[in-house]
Amino acid sequence: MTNKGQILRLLNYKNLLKHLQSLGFKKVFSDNISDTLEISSSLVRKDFGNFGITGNRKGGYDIDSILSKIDEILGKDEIQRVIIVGVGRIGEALMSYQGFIKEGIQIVAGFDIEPDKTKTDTSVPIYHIDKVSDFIIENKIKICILTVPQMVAKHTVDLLSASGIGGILNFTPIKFQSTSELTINNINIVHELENLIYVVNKQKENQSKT
Amino acid sequence: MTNKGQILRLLNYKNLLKHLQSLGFKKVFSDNISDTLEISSSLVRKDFGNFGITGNRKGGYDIDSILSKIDEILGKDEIQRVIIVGVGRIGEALMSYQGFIKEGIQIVAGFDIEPDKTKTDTSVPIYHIDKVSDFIIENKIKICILTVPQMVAKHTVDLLSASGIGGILNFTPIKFQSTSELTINNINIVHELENLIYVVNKQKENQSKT
DNA sequence: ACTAATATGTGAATTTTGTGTCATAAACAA
DNA sequence: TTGTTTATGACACAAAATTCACATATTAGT
Ligand SMILES: NC(=O)c1ccc[n+]([C@@H]2O[C@H](COP(=O)([O-])OP(=O)(O)OC[C@H]3O[C@@H](n4cnc5c(N)ncnc54)[C@H](O)[C@@H]3O)[C@@H](O)[C@H]2O)c1
Ligand SMILES: NC(=O)c1ccc[n+]([C@@H]2O[C@H](COP(=O)([O-])OP(=O)(O)OC[C@H]3O[C@@H](n4cnc5c(N)ncnc54)[C@H](O)[C@@H]3O)[C@@H](O)[C@H]2O)c1
Repeated sequence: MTNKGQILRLLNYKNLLKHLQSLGFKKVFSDNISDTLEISSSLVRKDFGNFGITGNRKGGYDIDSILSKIDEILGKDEIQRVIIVGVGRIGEALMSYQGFIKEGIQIVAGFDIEPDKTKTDTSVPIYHIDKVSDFIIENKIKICILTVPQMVAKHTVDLLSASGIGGILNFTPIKFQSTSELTINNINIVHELENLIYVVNKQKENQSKT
Repeated sequence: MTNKGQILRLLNYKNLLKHLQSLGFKKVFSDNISDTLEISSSLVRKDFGNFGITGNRKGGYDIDSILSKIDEILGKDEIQRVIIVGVGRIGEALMSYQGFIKEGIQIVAGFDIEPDKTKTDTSVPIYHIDKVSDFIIENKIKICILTVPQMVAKHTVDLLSASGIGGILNFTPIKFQSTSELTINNINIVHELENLIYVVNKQKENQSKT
C-alpha cells in the first residue's frame, strides 16, 4: 500500500517540520508544506490521511503531534542498530558520520577483511569479516550498509543473507534484487552523477536552440 | 519527455549489456534484459524505442550498437569534468573513487575552506574555496559534487549558482530545488537508510502476523 | 517457395501517482 | 446567535508510467 515515494516524502515533511518547530511554530497548514516542497497541498493531505495523521479543519496540523506520529510510523521508538561491511574509504566516511544518530540510527560495528583495519579500541569497533555472521545473529542485527569492493559484493550479500539480515543498503555498483526475506536498496552514485550530467547537457542543448 | 526513471533504467541496461558483451554475447532479446532487471520486456522495448534504439524482428538487438547508441545518448563522446566542493570525509572518498573515470567522468579539482587541505601536488588538486568561481568560469565546469557541512550548504549553492554551474549532486541533508538554470539532485543517505529500516520493519511485522 | 516459429514495435488498457474541486467542520467576529 | 471565513478530508479527475496484446516483419526449417 505504501510506496517508497510516500516514505521519502514523509521524511521530507519531518525535516521541514522539525525546522519549523525549531523556529517556534506550533501548527502548520498543508500548503505551508506543499509550497516549500513544491508539491500540491492535496498530496500532503493525502499522505497525512494515508498515515493516519489528522488535523483540525481551519486549524491546520499540530507540529508536535505530526512529528511524534511520523516517528511512530518509522519505528523510532527504538534505536536502530546498523553495521557497516567493508570499512574502506566510503565505509569509513559513513562510519564516522554524525548524521545518523540524530535519527535514531546507531552504527554499532564495522567489518573488514584486512587484519590491520580491525580494531576494537575505537568508539565503533571494527571486526574481521569472519565474525559478521555470529555478530548479526547474536545482536539481532537487521540492517547492514554494504561498502565492499564490487568484486566481492555478490559473495558478501550471500553471506549476509545466510546470516539472516533483513535489509542491505548497497553502495556497490552491482544492482541486487530484493527477495521477500531480504530487502536490498541500491545507491549507485555513478548513475546519479551520469543522470545529472545527462539532464544538464540536455538542458544546455535546449537553451542554445532557442 | 524523458524522465529520471528512464535514464536510470538506461544506465542499468548499459551495465547489463556490458557484462553480457564481456561474456562474448553479440545479441540480446528484450526479455533477457527484463528477466534480470525484473521489469517487463515491453518496457525495455518501449525505452529502446523512445531512445531510437531499434532491433530486428525475431533477431533481437545487437549489443554493440545498443551500447554505442546509449553512449551517444548520454553524451559520452567527451569526458565530463566534475569538481568536488568540500573535501571532508565523504568528499575525499568520492575524490579518490576509481569508478568515475570508467564512465567518462573526471574529477578535475576539489575545493575546501581549510588552508591545510589545499594541495596541488596530488593527482587531483585541491584549491581554496575562494578560487571556485574563477575555476568554474575558466574551465567551463558544468557539474559539481557538493559535500560541505550542512551549515554552509545554502551559502555554497548560492556561490556555485552565481558562478554559472549547471548541475549539483548534493550530498548534504538540505533539500534544494532545481531551477531552469541549475539542476540540483539531492542524495540523502540518511533518508535512504531510514526508508530501508521502515520497509524491513514493516516486512517483519507482516511476517509475524502470518 | 511455403510454412511455422518468434521477437519486435506499437496502440490500447491498466495501474500508479499526483492534482483539482468542493462539501463540511471548526474558528472567529459581530 | 448568526454569518463569514478558511483549511481539512474525501473523492473525482488528470497525468504519468507500465503492462498487455497482437499485428507484422523476419528468420529458419522443410
Ligand atoms: N569511494 C567512493 O566514493 C564510492 C562511491 C560509490 C561507490 N563506491 C563503491 O563502494 C565500495 C567501496 O568503495 P571504496 O572506495 O570504499 O573502496 P575501498 O577499497 O577503499 O574499501 C573497500 C573495503 O572493503 C574491504 N574488503 C575487501 N574485501 C572484503 C570482504 N570480503 N569482506 C569485508 N571487507 C572487505 C577492504 O579491505 C576495504 O577496506 C565499492 O564497491 C565501490 O564501487 C565507492
Ligand atoms: N560522512 C558521511 O558519510 C555523510 C553521509 C551523508 C551525508 N553527508 C553530508 O555530507 C556533508 C559532508 O560530510 P562530511 O562527513 O564529509 O563532513 P566533513 O566535516 O568531514 O567535511 C566537510 C568539509 O567541508 C569543508 N568546508 C567547510 N566549510 C566549507 C566551505 N564554506 N567551503 C568549502 N568547504 C568547506 C571542511 O573543511 C571539510 O573538509 C555534510 O553535509 C554531511 O551531512 C556525509
